[in-house]
Amino acid sequence: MSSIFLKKFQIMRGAKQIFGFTKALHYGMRRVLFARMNVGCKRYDFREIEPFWQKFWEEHGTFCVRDDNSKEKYYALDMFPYPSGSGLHIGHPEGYTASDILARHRRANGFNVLHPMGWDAFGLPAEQHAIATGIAPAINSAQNIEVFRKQIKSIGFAIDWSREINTTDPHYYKWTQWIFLQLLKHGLAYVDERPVWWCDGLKSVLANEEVISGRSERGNFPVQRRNLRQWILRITEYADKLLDGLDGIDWPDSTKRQQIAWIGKSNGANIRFKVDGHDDEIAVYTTRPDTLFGATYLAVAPEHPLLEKIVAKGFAADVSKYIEESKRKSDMERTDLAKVKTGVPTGTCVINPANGRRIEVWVADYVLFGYGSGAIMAVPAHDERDYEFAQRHGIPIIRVIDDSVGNSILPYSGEGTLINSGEFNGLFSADARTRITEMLAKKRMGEAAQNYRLRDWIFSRQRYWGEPIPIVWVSAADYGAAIANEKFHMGEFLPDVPVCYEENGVTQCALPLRSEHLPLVLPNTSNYLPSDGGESPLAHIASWVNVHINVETGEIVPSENFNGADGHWISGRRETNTMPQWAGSCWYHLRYMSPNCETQLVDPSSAEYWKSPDFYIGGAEHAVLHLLYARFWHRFLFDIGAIKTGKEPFRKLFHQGIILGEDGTKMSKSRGNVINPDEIIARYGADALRLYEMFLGPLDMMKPWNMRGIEGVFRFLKKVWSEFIDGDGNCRTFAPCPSAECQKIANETIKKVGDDIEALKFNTAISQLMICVNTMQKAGGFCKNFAESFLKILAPFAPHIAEELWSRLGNKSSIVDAGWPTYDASKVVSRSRRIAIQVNGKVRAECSMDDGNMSEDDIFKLALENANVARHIAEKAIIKKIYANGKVINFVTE
RNA sequence: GCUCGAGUGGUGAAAUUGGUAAACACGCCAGACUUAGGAUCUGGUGCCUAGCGGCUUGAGGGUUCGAGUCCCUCCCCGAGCACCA
Repeated sequence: MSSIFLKKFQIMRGAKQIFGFTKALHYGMRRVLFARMNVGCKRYDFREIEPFWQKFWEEHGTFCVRDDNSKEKYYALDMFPYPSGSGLHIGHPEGYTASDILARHRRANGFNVLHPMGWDAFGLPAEQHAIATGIAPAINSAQNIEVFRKQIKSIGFAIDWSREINTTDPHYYKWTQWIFLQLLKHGLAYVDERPVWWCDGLKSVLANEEVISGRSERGNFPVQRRNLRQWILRITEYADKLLDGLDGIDWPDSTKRQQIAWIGKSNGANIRFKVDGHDDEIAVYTTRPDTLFGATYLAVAPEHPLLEKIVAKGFAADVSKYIEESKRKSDMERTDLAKVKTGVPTGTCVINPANGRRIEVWVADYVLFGYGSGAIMAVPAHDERDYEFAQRHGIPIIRVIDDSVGNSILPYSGEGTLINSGEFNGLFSADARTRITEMLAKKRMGEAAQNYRLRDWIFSRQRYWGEPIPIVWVSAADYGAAIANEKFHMGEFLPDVPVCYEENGVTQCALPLRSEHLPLVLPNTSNYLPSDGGESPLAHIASWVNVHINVETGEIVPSENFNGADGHWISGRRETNTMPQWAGSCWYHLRYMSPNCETQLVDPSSAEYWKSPDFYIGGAEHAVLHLLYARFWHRFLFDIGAIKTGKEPFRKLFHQGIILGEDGTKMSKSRGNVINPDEIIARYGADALRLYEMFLGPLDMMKPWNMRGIEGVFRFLKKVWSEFIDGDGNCRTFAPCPSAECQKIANETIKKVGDDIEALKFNTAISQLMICVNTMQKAGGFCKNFAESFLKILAPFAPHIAEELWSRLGNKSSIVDAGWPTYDASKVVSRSRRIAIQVNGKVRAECSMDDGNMSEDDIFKLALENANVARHIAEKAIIKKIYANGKVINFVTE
């Protein structure tokens, strides 16, 4: 290090100390004497600028928003994060920045903007962490939230932090529990002991949706079937409403398609086949009643309840062996498409109601018990699976549909003209479906029917870290006596039909808590492991589980403290299952509107004002589950009148694309390609991070991170800085008189940036900002009028630098309240236009035409004067001349 | 297997939806300034060709005066569904 350098370095350090001192002085005296208006740094020192303005916004409540009927509202919602222990991921700010740009743009355009943030903090990882470390999930979760909040705040979003919500806060989950009780009251919640996915690795039950090809979605552990009592929500009741609601909403097509596929509505018929020699009938569901005459066997799932009863004597052994084998198979084995289709005959026949023909009943595990009636009519000629099975087992194949081109290859699963179908011969498939269904209805052997792939939602989890389900189980005898009591006080959420289950020969009935019992707070424990029976860790807490209830007063006391004995008191056990993580995220969009309302889940006047989010952004991984469940609850709340403003919660939805690592693969710790937002902010600042994430490419595309790319936007910010601030740290003075060229680029930029923001094309908006600065720089700097306008349109993208420069220009209030500049459309059009001249479709020259005053002939004449054009036309005759308005002319020769 | 979405320079990507392909940025090359800088500024940069010129949007066809954009057939990548009768 040279001595001169050393000296400078020392001086700089000294200056910094003095500055630090004066800074402290400023802070100390702010309230009394004056507020420091801006950072005032010489160079683009984002490390000073960004915290300063973040503090400014916080202290001035810049983004706190109130219901204000004098202004139009705009509600921008992010999918709230699960605050994981690894901190904010670089993907989080992508969506948040997008919604923030929209929020700030709308605000500048006079909207009253709500842009909130919160935490989806219940969930498995905190519980796993607790099992591993013994640290309570509540503590761990609070710490993670602390980190997330700090990280998100460091990016400078226009978030109203006074509305922050947390799904694990009893004030919040009080209403999650309340919604559950409403579902119960309206007959949409029930319990059932049924096979569910049990994951030994997670020690928990998983929903169908959380199991991916035989393994848990989270953790990738193997799963198996197990019978457990579960709470189940009747989402199937809403299948049609959920389907219909997709019509009017602005969502990505792929997401709508996924939901439609998930609901999986099909039209067809239920057909009953009489069992030969029995009184029983086997019902099947088919979408192709037109192929009924081609049914050559009937196949039932191994779980089918009639199987045991109808199997013929000599076949019973093979059938029960087959049933045992399929029980042992994992679902993965059973649903493996590559495997051969197995099955055994039952020796029993059924009668085809169409033609009276006897066809054999088989048991085959390619028939799923969970769909339709667990039995199918098999038409090998017109179904690939049945064809494969029939070929393998030597079952006859009868063709009943001719396709239009006379193709004879089977199986043919398309439509066509009926043959071998008696009176229905000659009909086309669609007609035949109607007619055959009518015929069956007349014979009372079937009727038209719809089916759905959607199953009811298994809503309980055998976990600690979730919302407690506010139910007490009491014996049927106590329940019956209690509701017969004239003074019965527990009826607030009582369903018309009691929810019951059998346990050790005793019927238990669900007694819902009352509103005043909510929130039912999650009790503390130190044992987070489930019981051996697969019950939740809550089952260990006897003092919490066992209660006595006074059915006349609603008073509930722990049984260990109960010493009375009069007849109004009954004993019960609290439900120990908790709700799944989806519960809290089903309605949070409503809570932000009035986060502190104690008396209702959302204050009606706030709900009336904010209605529903105008923009909702989050990952495509939630295309089905969260977005379907949230729609279900929202619809339900609408139906019971709890909310009055719209059936659909999210009218405009967008999915941001995943940001990949620099190597083009998904970021992961194991690959070592994780980018930490904190490090980016430390090195380039939050504005550069925001700008870069938006500049990377189209918002909805998957795109790789590139460390060098961020240098580019950082350079841009420095360039902007030096256009406003000279080498001494003083604000430049701007020339008042702009050239036509400057006016053009200024107006173009205002127009394009505004348009691109609304179209979510942030990458091209930023590119326009860059073009604009480059042009201004070459023209000798910003002109006076446009300098301020430029900062206003930069502000949504890079709010900190925009505030600092805005203040340095002498403005006294935040740029957030400075509005959005207007543009002069007439200035955007340039006086002379350049037109491409093509010969036979290839560009050969370019000419410029002044104004719009030239006639077509003049333009052609001008074009032909061009030497290169003339050369390419040569002696050939021009057979056609094309003039595309103001863009291109084309001479066609031959 | 089915259903979508995509494929454009060395790289991330633009392209007013049928009208001058490659804007903007990265990288690279050359230069200026610089006794220092996590610098900055200027010019160049699709490919082939010494040049004239020719060729270029995964491949091949087609429609059109004109195709990255529309149609057909493939190839490859990504996502979702996956025996749903």
